[in-house]
Amino acid sequence: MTIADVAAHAGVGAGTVSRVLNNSPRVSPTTRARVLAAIEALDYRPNPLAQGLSRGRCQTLGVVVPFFTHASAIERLRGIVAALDGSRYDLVLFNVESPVHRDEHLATLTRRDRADGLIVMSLPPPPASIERIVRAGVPIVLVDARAPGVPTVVTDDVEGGRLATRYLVELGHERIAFIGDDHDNPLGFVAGREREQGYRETMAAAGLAVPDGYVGHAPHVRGAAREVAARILDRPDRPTAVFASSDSQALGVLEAARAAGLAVPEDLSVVGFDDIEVSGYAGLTTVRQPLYESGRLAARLLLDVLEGRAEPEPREHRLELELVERTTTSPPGGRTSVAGRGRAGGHSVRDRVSEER
Amino acid sequence: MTIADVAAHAGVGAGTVSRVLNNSPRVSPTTRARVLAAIEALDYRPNPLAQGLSRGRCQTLGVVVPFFTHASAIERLRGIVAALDGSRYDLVLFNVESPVHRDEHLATLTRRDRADGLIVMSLPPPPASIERIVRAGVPIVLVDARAPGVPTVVTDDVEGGRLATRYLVELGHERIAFIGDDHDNPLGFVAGREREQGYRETMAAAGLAVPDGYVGHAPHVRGAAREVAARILDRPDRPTAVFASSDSQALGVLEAARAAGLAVPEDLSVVGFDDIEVSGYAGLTTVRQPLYESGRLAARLLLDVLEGRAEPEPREHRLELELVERTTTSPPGGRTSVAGRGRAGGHSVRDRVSEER
DNA sequence: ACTGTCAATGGAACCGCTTCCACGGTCGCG
DNA sequence: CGCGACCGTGGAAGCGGTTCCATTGACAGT
Repeated sequence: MTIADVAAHAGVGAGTVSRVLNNSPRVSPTTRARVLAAIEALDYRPNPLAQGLSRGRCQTLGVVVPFFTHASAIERLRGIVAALDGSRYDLVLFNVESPVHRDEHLATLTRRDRADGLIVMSLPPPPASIERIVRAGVPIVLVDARAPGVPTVVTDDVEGGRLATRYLVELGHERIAFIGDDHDNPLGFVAGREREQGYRETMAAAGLAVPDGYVGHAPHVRGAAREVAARILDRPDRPTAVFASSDSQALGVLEAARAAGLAVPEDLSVVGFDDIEVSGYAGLTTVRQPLYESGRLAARLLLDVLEGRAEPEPREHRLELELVERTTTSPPGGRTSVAGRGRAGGHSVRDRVSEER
Repeated sequence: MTIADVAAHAGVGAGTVSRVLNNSPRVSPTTRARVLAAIEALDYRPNPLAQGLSRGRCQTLGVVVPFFTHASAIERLRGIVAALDGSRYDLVLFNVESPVHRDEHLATLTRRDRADGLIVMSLPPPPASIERIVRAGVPIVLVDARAPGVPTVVTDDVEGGRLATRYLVELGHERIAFIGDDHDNPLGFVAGREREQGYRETMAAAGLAVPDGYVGHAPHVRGAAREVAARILDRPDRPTAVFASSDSQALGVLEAARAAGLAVPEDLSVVGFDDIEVSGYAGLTTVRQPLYESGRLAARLLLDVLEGRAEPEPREHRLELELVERTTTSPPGGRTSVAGRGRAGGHSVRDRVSEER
């Protein structure tokens, strides 16, 4: 079933069939009808490979995502899928687990023949890669990562760290610990570090001490965070609150608290970051970042460029953070009065049940 | 950067470069070295579109997944990604939200030029589609769906329904309700119906009545299940246990119970199905199906065929179900003795914390 | 020394589509 | 009525690979 078959069946040339397929105006209505009939009769579909080769693009969007296993990545991907739905672009997934992996994928994606556009998540690509991709004319959008000269969709992670910490401070906590990502993670994620910076700034501004050992680092998984948290909770000057730089880690803290026989929030308040799906069930107070929305926006930006509705603009699109207050936080010692709650509520939002997924 | 450039640079013909690229033995070591040097020097990478067109395949695996938004689909996708990692196949995602959607995608996937192999999830494809795909020589594996003549990866959903119901019966429950999917869902999922069948069989075998209205149907989302559950819990002959045909729905039941002021498990036991990630946090007793593993197995089967390690065999690969006992179940009226627990434990597994994701 | 064989290689044909170019036929206009 | 413009169309070239086929040269056998 090739274009030649259709042409023969319709008694026209191959070029004409192609013009019909591509909605060229340079075809008479009569001919167009004949060709369409032939297409219908033969159940013909153009070969996307041949189209791609000939046109120099492939109707495909590449999504480079580190740790496809992370809940936040999934949430973003959902947004991307939603945005792509109805467009004529396919979605190709590139999972990245190591720097080698990353460089390999980015290298193959340097040209228009693998993907017409790129969304890179959480991963600051090496400047050299960026430069090659941009020079090759492949539009790219970074999500949750920054690089000069390319459009990005980000949140202000430092501010997020401040938001969470300030909330705990206003609740009356003074001994506030932090658990975050390792600083020297091989793929160069910076969100954890920035959230930590916000924490440190706020603590300093409030005149609160951050003793040695109040800041723990662990890989971005629950189990590791639990162990680090267990150590912190075992200190003589046990904190009354912990801010974890991701919800996964916060859940690890909750487990550690349970294991240590601590009541949450009476003995220990816990704040997370991200607001992944689980957090609602766990009743976790957290800094919500619009994960789904970030994916959707990135995909839209890319589609706008690909479909000629916009120029690529190296803008930073900043999405807002929002503190969601649930049941893992209270003033130290537990909720004492309704008034206490109102006070801290100034910057926050009560949980609205997220519905229908 | 084309093969001709490399050929010129190495002082050989294009055919020779191609042979080097494809590890043909028909190249002298000297020439091979020169070509490799040229490839290195020019940082040449073959155009996958051209390769695909020429070879008639495209190094791509298509995954057709209904409701990418469902937790169970994600879990399976994780398994697929893991299995594909290291292979030279890219993963293209086709999200399906409606029958039209489905037929459209399946139609374009009928040929080797879009995907070399297909994994279809939870979706019984129309027999005509299957036939066309098979005839076109595109290997296909169904996950969580059956069709004659193609390999499938499934679980025994009827047995799963029995497992959950029997567990409740053995705990001493007599008024057991069921909440499942709508029977006439447009995409033709059957798992919900089969689980219901297992439920009904077991109830009948135990001589227990299933009053009208004890069986509720709702779309596969939490909110809908909550409402249906609320109605059931409002009955004068309120059940002491509910078996929900998915964890998402079970979580809806838990919400309804909370809203009705019922204590779980004292006033109401709840069992789900799937064991998605959230369930561990929610403490939900559930029938675990190996979601991740099912994706991985499907991808492996496909790769084995594509890489010539196996013949396509229309076998049904059945994965085992397992009851995971957590904290949403107890004998009616609440846990009364340790002995009571041991009795029901025969078919089940205590929760092992699922770690490190 | 001559010939048959075979390994190494260059080059053409082909994969199926898009697009450019050229050509015939209308049509409008002077 | 004649000429140029332009529309509709067929066909060829090209996209960048793979693969087949033919050619060349080395080598072995007689």
